Amino acid sequence: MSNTKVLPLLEADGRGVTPCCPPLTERPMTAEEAETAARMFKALGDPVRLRLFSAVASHEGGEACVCDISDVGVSQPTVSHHLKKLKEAGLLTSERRGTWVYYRVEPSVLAAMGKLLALPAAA
Amino acid sequence: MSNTKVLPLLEADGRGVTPCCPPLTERPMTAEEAETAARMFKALGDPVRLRLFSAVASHEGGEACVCDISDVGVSQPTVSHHLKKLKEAGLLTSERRGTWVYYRVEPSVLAAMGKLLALPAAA
DNA sequence: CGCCTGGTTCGACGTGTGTCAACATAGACG
DNA sequence: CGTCTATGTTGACACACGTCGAACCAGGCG
Repeated sequence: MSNTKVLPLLEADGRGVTPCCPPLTERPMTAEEAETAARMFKALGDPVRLRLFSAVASHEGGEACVCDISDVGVSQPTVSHHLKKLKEAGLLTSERRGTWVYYRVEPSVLAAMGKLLALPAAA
Repeated sequence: MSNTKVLPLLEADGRGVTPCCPPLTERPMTAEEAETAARMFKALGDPVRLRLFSAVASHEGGEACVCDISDVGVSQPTVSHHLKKLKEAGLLTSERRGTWVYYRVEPSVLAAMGKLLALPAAA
């Protein structure tokens, strides 16, 4: 099944990240840019998703089994639901290895979001 | 009235920003940290709010009159509603000067969110 | 093959959220 | 003081979203 369709939030080609939009402070975002960027923010706008994302991102090797991170206070189907949302937002990728499913962060997305919030002076 | 209660997202004391939480990649966030940080992300998780925020942030002097930024495709009450949300999230502050109301970004919040997304290697 | 464990999908339900029209408030200006 | 412009507030409504239990797929193992 591949990856449920990952949004074209940004072009991640290894190291050189091409962000979807300029920094928020550079100029007013267009409607299209805002639509794109808001998807990422919205994906992280839920406490459970944020914990799941952080758990994956901070896990050794940048990846984690669902069984390792599903202790966030909600039922297991809900965990799966949120992981799917994060995957659809392009923040995570999943891979099945035998019995377990591993989730991995997309580092380029983190970098792009960081640039979005970069201060002009602190750049 | 004053500022509708600004959330204690972080302690902004001029230059030294004390972020609410460690970088997402450092360790799994606690439920409390996630709750706090998710509020900020959620506030930016709407395209209209993101455009409004970007319009204010990119405006000269870091502040903008409502009349300057209310051209985002929704009705005026909706604009006011979103600006209120951004204010409640601690991302904007408002000030009435005569006839017009000016909104201003809270730069420390931007910095804190940037740190939240900072990559450990790219730090 | 049958079953058990790990994970996802489905269906349903309650709450939250974005939106607008209508009304209310704050200054400016005559 | 009355009125006009600029914003904010209220009430209502439709839709999206988070959550769960139950049913369903995928591998491993006896």
